[in-house]
Amino acid sequence: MAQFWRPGSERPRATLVDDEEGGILFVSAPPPSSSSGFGHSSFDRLRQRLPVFKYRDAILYLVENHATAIIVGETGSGKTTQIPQYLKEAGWAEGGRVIACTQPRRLAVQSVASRVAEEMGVKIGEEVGYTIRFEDQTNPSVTAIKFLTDGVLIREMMDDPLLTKYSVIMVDEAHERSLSTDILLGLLKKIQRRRPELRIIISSATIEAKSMSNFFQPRKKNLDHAADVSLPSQSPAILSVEGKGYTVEIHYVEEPVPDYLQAAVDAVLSINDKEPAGDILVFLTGQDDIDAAVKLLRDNTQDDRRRSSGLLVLPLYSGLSRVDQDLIFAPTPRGKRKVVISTNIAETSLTLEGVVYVVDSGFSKQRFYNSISDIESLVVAPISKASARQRAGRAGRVRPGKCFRLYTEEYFLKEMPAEGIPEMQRSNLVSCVIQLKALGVDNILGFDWLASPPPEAMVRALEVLYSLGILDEDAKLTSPIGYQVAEIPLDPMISKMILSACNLGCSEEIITIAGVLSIQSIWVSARGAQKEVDEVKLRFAAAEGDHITFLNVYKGFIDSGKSSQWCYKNYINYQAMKKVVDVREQLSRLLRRLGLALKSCEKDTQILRKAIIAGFFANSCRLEEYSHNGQYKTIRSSQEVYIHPSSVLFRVNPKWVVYHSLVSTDKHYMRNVIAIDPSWLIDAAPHFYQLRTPNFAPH
DNA sequence: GAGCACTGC
Repeated sequence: MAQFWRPGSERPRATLVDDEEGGILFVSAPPPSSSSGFGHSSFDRLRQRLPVFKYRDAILYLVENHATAIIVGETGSGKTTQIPQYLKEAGWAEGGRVIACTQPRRLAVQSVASRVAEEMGVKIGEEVGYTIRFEDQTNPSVTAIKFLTDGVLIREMMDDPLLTKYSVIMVDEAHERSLSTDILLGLLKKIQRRRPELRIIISSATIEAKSMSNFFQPRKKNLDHAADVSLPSQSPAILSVEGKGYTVEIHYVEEPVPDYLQAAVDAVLSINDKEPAGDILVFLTGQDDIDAAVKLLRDNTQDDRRRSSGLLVLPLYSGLSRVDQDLIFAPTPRGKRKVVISTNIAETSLTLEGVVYVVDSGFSKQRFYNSISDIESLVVAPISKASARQRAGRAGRVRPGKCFRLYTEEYFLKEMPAEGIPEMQRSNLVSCVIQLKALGVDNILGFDWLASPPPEAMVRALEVLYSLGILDEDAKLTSPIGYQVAEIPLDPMISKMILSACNLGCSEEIITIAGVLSIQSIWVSARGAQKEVDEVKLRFAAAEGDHITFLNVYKGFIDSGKSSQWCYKNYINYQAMKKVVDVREQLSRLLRRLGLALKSCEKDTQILRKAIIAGFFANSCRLEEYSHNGQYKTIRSSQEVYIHPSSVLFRVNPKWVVYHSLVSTDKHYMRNVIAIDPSWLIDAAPHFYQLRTPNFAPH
């Protein structure tokens, strides 16, 4: 089981980049090379060791003189926490103006906000505050620096389209190219034309800042027009700054590996044999791979006590219960070496301290959307260079580390794509389209995209919104339905379902269902105890299907006094149920604001199913006449589909069903299914079925 | 009788 590792030549260090367009007289020295390393310095130590004043002056110079500044900084370069403070010191938050800083994730917003508040010696929620969904820690009269998720900032634009209260908007982690980040950047570019005094800072971890810069470069004729010297330069400035992460030595395999799972296991054993103490983080693709690798490593520990008895092997993925996830953060016992086998969750969302070795399989699961079949699927695909660097960086947080890549250096250099495909180009776009419409962007196809989504996906999204009655023939939001749907922060099909329920008189129940549908799963992932889970599920099962079953679970949870013990006994995810309660509260507040009544239909499940159909009529399926294996065909496109085994209607196989979503693995499985009467489809959407399926003949 | 990378409003 010999491993032939070859240290690579890559130096993942950023360097100073001058603006090729000219115009920047900037020569600030970045922090000293990190090989001298000073891990998690306190702010004071940082201030002592880094030429902070130069960094600060450079940032302020750029922000004074350029409408847009792009800051490329490695982990620990202080861009996230320092820049907002520099701006405040320089007076950008005076006169009631606010500095906004966005992050893609809620947890990051909270932790960055509290770090900055601590450094400034102020209480969170006053001068420094944050806003995320379900939680607003700001005080409008005193908050000067506000951290928020980019999704929340887009929502704020619905009340204040030009974001007038902000003087500077800093968009962090822009290299991740999430759906919201891309939408936000497109909208900010529009705002900037109306508000030349607004400053935008885009912060990114990768050097590929050129495309961002080109995006914010005004067209030639606008450039001539804006020759006014009192205005900042319209040409974006780029600044690159080094971080304080430790060097990570990169090793590659000599030959491509036939089986990355086995190769990862071998790599862990080899590190354990040859390398000094330090925890190991392994990146694999999903739950299956991870459970298999954990088992292989634990078996090995039993077979060969001498060799790997010091290994503490732990899986990590989002489906684990909170208790199991927290095991990862417990300190490693003396004499043990922790090995965490993880999905991409450890690449950005969770940070493990104490990791010195990273094993990178070179793959991850990625979502792709096929606009022709309207199906999203998860596919194991090669990661990008940017991801590979991010993964390697996880080994250099406490001291110099090593990253073992299970692919060749030649592959890395010549074949691996520099960046991943932006989410915008591999997603269903209904939510995105309706958000832009609500913000007055009428010509969606002509919108100034950072990366244009495929036109077919766009057309498909417009079709879906039209069929739901959210857009009219001119692709304008309908009143009141379209505007109301845009106000509800959920998938438009769910929002339409809620609005119909308000008319049908079952909104109390439907917002519970909406809450459950908008989270991943209310059941815990317990493969070892599958039989028990199924038995418990039967106690809640409703003949009408999964959505009604959710109501029974929710009732049980409320009757138990929202007890975590009750959840544990019933194999229900307590965190998920708490989130359902949060979503439900948000929705009931929103409906009241929209002047819509909350009303219960008591036990009338027919009314409930009609409300569901009002949103999901496009997802209707009919059981194949002579099917012995539960095969259905979708009415819209005759796609072959099956009821997912986790559904309460699995093997019940009612003749007509409507599903919430499809999951595509070896087959297309319908998740969350209800039994319906086909005549309800015609009542709910006569236009849709006449138009799209002329042969449709219910009986 | 089988599966769920990860966010977010």
